[in-house]
Amino acid sequence: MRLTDYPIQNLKEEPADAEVVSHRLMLRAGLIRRLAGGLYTWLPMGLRVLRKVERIIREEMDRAGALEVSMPVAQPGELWVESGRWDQFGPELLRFKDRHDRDMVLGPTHEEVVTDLARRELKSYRQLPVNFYQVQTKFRDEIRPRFGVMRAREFLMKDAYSFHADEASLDEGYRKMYVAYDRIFTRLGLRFRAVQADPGAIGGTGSQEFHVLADSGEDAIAYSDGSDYAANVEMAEALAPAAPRPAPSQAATRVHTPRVKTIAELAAFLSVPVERTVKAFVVESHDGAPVLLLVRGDHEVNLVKVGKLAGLASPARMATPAAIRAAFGADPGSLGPVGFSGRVIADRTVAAMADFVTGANETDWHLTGVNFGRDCPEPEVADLRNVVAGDPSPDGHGTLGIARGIEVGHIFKLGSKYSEAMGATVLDEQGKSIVMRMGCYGIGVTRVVAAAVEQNNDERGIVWPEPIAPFQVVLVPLNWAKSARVREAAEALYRDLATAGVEVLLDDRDARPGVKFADAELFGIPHRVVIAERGLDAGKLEYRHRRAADNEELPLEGAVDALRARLGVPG
RNA sequence: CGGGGUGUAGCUCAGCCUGGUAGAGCACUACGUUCGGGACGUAGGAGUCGCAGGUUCAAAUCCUGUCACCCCGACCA
Repeated sequence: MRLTDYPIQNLKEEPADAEVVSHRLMLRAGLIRRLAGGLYTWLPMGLRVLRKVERIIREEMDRAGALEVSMPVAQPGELWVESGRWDQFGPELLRFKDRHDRDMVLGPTHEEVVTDLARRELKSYRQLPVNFYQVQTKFRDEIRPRFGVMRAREFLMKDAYSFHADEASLDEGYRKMYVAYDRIFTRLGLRFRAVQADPGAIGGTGSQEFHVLADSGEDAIAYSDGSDYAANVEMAEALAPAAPRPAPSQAATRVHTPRVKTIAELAAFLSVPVERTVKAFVVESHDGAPVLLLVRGDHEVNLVKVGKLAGLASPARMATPAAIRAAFGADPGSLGPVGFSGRVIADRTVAAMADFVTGANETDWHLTGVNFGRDCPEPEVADLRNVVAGDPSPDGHGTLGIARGIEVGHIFKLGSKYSEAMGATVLDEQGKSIVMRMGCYGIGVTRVVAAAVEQNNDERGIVWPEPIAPFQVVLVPLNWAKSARVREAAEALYRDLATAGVEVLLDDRDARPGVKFADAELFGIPHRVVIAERGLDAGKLEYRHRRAADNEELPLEGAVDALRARLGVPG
């Protein structure tokens, strides 16, 4: 492509309302434009990237034996009533009525449609297993679409659904998808990690997320340095400390702590390490009664874990300040287990603490030297907290580190949730009707593009991984307008590279060198060739990889072959 | 949904408090100079000041309503 044929302007100035680097760079480089909140147009340069991602995904899905289909975006509401999700799904599900006043939805996902397809088409165990996939537009009416195409309302998703006669076949289908995903993200040139995940509301028996590693990622991932254990922090188990609880050595003492708000302030005020403090949270049980949760001052409560505890509201609900005052007679900030008669659950770490500091259940007062079994009853013990770096790995091998990631893929064993509700059955060898097992497997295709930028950029712009760069090579002729020699050399190289099947972008604008260099770097094209009179005199071109700091000389003679040899070589 | 903020040229913003001819930089058009890291000069095109009411001789500016967008929202328990 010639840049003079490309009408899209890139932006020198930062768009005012773009928060994250990928959004800013995608706008600046002219990959996307916003239509309305969470709705984006993909411009030619951006679409080239998107199509490359799609192609790699399709190739690997096909290789794994999945069958591509295309299901409608608009779906009848009655299918959602049948699966039970008409009521379960919140306002994220965009609903509307057609001209006959029938309920319709814009599909946020396609379990209902594909299960309907399966129950009509699949009648025998001999047709199984099968995996249907599509690359298709999804609509989710997010409360707060953010970060450009990272969390848009309309987005492109690869979704796949497998159907099986039994659990063993589901396991096998799931494993195949794991392998396919591993290949996909490897081929995309991204640094990623597969992690154990919370199956959450979708239910089922197993689930793993694929995260692109980036410091700006919204999710935290715990991984072991001594094994291949990796899990979303929501899921990673915090083991009980190895050392037993020490014997009490201090008497419980009331301390006035006025204007002390944070745990850090409390520790400083009392001159104790934060590891000696215990903070208290109040959640609601099934019947709305307050339940006191205790975690160490420097730890964070994990509400996903809390929501799974027996007897507690699920998902977890924090008690209101009014309810807290009624139950404890103190404001949040001065709560503790001493004198509280309700249910108390301590984190495993807290259960092994002695002589700790905690709230006195009187506003602006704390207690020091508190011990379980002496000052208050022994609490229930559970894993309540997020793991932190340095915790032992739950599989017993190594210690955990924490990384940040962007979730770009998720694979689930669904089991029979949808097939049961919608009556998707086949006949087995005995001619008996059995409910099919299902798996589902998603990749956020548009999000992959944003995540790739988020992971690969520098102060000058995007640094595309080679497999998904919009162009492989950019030609930067200097003094294009005046120098016939430069034009001829650039045109020849452009033609020869294109003939050789290289995706090449020619900057044939009458622009100053600085402008061309800056744009080439903003666009993030991996390989750059400068054509200038200076070098032509010596029969040379200048080559530079986007990740490299310095130029290399490239003989004009045989330049096409020399360049082709470099394509695909990581920088 | 609650709280905060912003809507003025394609983009980034000033002007609003204190009402009186709608501005700057970038981008765009033409011409000239310039040409290896986001040039410069001259001339130009481009905005119903989000929208609707109201106050006023006069509204981008004050008032009311409305829409859109952005940010924050229970780790201080």
